[in-house]
Amino acid sequence: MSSSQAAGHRERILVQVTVDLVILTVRDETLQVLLVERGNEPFPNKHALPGGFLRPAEDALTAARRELLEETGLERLSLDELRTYSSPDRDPRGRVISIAFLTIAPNLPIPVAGTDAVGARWLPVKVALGEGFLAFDHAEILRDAVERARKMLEDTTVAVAFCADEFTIGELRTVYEVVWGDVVDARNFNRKIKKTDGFVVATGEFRNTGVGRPAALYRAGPAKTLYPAILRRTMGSDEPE
Amino acid sequence: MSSSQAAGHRERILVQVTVDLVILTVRDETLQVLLVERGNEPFPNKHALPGGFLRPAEDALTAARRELLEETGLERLSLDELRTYSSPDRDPRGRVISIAFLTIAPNLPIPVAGTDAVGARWLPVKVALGEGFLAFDHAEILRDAVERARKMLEDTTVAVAFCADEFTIGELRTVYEVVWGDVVDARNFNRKIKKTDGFVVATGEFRNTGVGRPAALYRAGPAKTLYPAILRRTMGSDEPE
DNA sequence: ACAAAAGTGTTGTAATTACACCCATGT
DNA sequence: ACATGGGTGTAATTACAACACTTTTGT
Repeated sequence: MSSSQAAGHRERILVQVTVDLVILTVRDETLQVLLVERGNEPFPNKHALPGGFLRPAEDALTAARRELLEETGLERLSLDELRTYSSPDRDPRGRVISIAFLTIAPNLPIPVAGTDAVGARWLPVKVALGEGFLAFDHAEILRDAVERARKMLEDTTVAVAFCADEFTIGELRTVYEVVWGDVVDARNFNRKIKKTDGFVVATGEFRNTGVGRPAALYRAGPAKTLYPAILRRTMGSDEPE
Repeated sequence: MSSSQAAGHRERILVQVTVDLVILTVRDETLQVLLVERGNEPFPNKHALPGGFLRPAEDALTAARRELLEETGLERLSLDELRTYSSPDRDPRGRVISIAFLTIAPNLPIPVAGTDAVGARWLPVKVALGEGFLAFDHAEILRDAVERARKMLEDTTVAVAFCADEFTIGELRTVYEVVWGDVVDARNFNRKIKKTDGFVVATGEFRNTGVGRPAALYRAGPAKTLYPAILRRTMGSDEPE
């Protein structure tokens, strides 16, 4: 409401509001995104980000949490607001603005039984960003989400959210490599992670990967931000691995 | 729209959409924000962020640019989307969600003649954040905006947007000190700025401040991001100077 | 023995800090 | 002369990249 009410009643418009979720994970050394296949108009047979309408009593974050639960069966996953997409013609059925959220998920077996996500599937981001693959402006949203995720790896500990409950430093490094689309020196990475207070905590266990020396297992530590940050060298790098 | 349409038509709601602008500047060594005084219900006699309703053909950024022009008479100022505030009870008149933007402005003489901003005035952020001073959830928006501005000073060159067309390194340093609420070593700051490629370009002119050695004048350079970043040491610092 | 992955040591370089010191101006 | 703000020099510290080298497993 604020000011400028003078502009006139007739200028005010009513819009519908959706939340859209970009749920990213790393599977098969690839950055993947959870997508649903559309049956109805508009954009039948195209894929779309999971999402839905805001309900009367909800704020956007609450709606996003509900959708996430419906789609993945998981609570407690991070939800970061990306931004709001409000182009007047982004939805052919009328004025609909969408508040987009980013969720980082571990490598889950999706679809999860007992959720809405029967039609949901993981697809590589590279595929999803193919020309004309996604409905609405979801390609733009996905691009923004990936960019945000890359940035977040630099100065937060979200990378652990891509991993299972227990993980090795090597798996964590793979996350960085896949999301950044760039190789990271394993030796320096190792030290860096362990030196950063509260990033990971050792379980004392080891995992035998089948080949090579067994790796120590870790859990996510209490730290949420990284200081100093882990900066990628190639700032211009595009295209995840 | 996306998926989950199954949830049912009756759950969909129509909302009004506003954009709200957090326009920050540094005046009198203080971080200040442009506010309008409300006449109408709700919240008469409280202050509010400038803003207004989204119009039919506009996306949020376009509406924000229009409002900014109306309020300050200035184009070409930066506009960063902060986030969208969507609490169901944030506006007593009904369901209104607001997309908030952050603008960094030089020390302007406001109100500008020929704009809507007759009732607009600069007020210190510290005052604006006083208990019960701002209408709606604008205190929360302002807090988020200040936090964003602080972060942006660390890894972008936006600090120059606080300065007039020509400025001294000392003035630029004052921006950092005021926004961060912390002192910055003038000697190291000097070098850092000049070493960072494209941050500032010397005009060759000097300004006689009345006391002390005249300072070289600079203009904003082409660089938008800072690498390496300028990190504040006291991460926990609150309350701008 | 060898490949493979985990992990340690070490060296050179870049960046930051803290502070001594000089410069140019007004009073 | 001296206060004031602008600016340079420099040494100690920290962080990082690169890479040689060791460890522990499976085949």
